Amino acid sequence: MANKSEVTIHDIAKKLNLAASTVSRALQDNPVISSGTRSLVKRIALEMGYRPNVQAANLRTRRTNTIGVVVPLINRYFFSSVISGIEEIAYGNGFTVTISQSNDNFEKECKITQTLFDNRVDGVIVSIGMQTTTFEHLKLFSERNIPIVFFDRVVDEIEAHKIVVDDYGGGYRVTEHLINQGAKTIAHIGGPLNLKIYVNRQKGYCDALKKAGLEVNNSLIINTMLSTEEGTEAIIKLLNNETRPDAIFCANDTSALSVIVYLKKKGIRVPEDIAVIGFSNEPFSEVVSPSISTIKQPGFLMGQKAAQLIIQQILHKKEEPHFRTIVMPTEIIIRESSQKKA
Amino acid sequence: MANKSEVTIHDIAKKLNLAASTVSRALQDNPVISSGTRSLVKRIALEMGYRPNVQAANLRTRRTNTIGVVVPLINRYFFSSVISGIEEIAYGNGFTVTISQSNDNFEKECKITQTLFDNRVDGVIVSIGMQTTTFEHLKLFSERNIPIVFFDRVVDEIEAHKIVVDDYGGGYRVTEHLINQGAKTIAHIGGPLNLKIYVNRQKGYCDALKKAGLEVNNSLIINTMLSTEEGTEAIIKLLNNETRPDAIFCANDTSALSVIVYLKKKGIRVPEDIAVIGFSNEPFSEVVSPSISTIKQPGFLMGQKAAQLIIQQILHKKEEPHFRTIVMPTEIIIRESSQKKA
DNA sequence: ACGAAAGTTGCAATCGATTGCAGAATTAAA
DNA sequence: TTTAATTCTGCAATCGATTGCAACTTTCGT
Repeated sequence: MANKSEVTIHDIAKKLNLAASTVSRALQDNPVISSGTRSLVKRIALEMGYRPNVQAANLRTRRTNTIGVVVPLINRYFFSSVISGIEEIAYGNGFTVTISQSNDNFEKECKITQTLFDNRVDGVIVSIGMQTTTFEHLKLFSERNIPIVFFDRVVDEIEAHKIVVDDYGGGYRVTEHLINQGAKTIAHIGGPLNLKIYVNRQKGYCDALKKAGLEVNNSLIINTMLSTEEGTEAIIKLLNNETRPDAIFCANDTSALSVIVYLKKKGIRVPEDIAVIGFSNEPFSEVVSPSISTIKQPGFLMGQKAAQLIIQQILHKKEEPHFRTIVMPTEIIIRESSQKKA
Repeated sequence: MANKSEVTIHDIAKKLNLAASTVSRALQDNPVISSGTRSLVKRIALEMGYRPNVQAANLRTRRTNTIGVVVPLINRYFFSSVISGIEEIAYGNGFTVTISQSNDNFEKECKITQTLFDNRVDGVIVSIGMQTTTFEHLKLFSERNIPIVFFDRVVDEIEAHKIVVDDYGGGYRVTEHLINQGAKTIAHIGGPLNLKIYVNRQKGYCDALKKAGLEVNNSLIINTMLSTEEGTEAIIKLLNNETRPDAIFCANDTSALSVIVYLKKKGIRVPEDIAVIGFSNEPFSEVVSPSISTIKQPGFLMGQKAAQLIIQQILHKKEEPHFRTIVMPTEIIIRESSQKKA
């Protein structure tokens, strides 16, 4: 209607013969303003369709009440769960959340963080991309005293709160489980080793093998980007390997699925001939056939925790925090794809 | 390092004995500034670690170069595809994207749109929630002359560009396909009828039945929120129905999956006893067993289109656009769950 | 009734960048 | 050499809200 595209506190002030400062304080329910004018101002503001310009307020207060979130992909169940957790806590505390995805692309990650900084977010929650090996773009935040919280794909080189899952334990228990199922030759399709999470999953795998007196055979370990395509390539390689595996631990569910699809196509039975286990508990893992055994990560909780930590730091910037690394427990979910024994 | 948390154009100006205005223009590559000072300013800006405060610039220019996106859920494949499409175009045109999810919750949707407005986004791309039946919170934008583009779950009551898929055609072809497979009693698990997309899918279903000389039996139509739980409830009701269906058209893949899971558990064969078909082509539909026939929607393309339309409106605000409703084609994907005939 | 205290409101600077207009400096034209 | 045209730079207002401080009004104790 009114194409008066902006109603400002000055407009309200003029209408009521008050000063803009009074209007501002009234709208904030500042008790220094008499309750009479306070409610009057609020009523008129509503009538006039006033909406605060947060950009202006932000500029003055040097706060944006915005948390930036950087994730590799939003359509991974794990990440969207984390985002939901973040959003819940953030909204509850009056913060807004800006989400961006890097698509595991380093340049996009740099651009995104740059943009978040230029928009003066109060803090960032980050899970880095697979290509990311340098961290200058993130140091920008620590240098400017803007809190960062890392989750899942954390970076060792920067001091900050970090929230990870027990990847080592997950890898260990998964492998142990396969051994218990009678597997003797267990392969591993791992992720890129610049990411700690994949290093840890792999270490868990190796240690479980050693513990059981099985040797670690490097020809049975293939590191990939864990996509559908690379999962297929990996299983082809493994099938042609000198010693053929009777079980495979895949570092995520996507690659596990592609392995299973390929094996089925080739008439190789899962889990009888080759058992397969994944990591992350994507929703499809439960419904495919055979259903995929996997490790469940508490994404929603991690998001909540991350949001709490970042908000706490934003609100108490003065105090130098001592940074913690929180390790969240994982849960092994045993389904059809890994049960050789009935 | 330098905890000088802000370097402003004034700092640069002081250092170079220039005016802030000159620095500002130099940084924008304004040709009115001599190329010598331009490059000098830019070099020093870099050295000093200057980063523009976009909030300040936005306040002055009354532009934010930000597009707000409101979707029900970001972890639905369709929606995250749309978001990717939006992001691609937006980034390419120098726009930032703020994504928020309403969780199909009306109040959250209101709060989100309010926040987007308060942040003065230049435009919004919206797909409304299942509970949404009033639209005051969206009229805010049209009243203030901020462009909106709706996609998928559009609202008739507001004039704007709209991007939808051919839901009617999808519902029609899906039903026709089931008829061709020899189904005689086709049920429909539909969505909430306040959303046009579900009305249209249902209308397509009804018309296809009539066209084939089959009667529309209301006891075979159940409208739900299409969740896993409600899908299961619906199939239970249908199995107890006087006339039992031999095929079911579910208005999304989630409910189709829950139906299939339930039928399998009860020993009812899919598709032989009851054929099932979904809508949306979620990634799991391809990999479950039986794989689910469905309708594929061009999410990524829709996102790109939506972003193009909104940017175009933002850049040419003066001209009153004549609003279009773009109907994107769908594709029927026939998999195992619906093929009664070999 | 008078001064102090408490309660209200306004003035004006500020946040950081942008931009119309004017003024200074340089160059070209006469 | 003088004037006009061109180039370059600076002044100061502006965007909309916030906030320290001053000023004004009312209330209250004595």
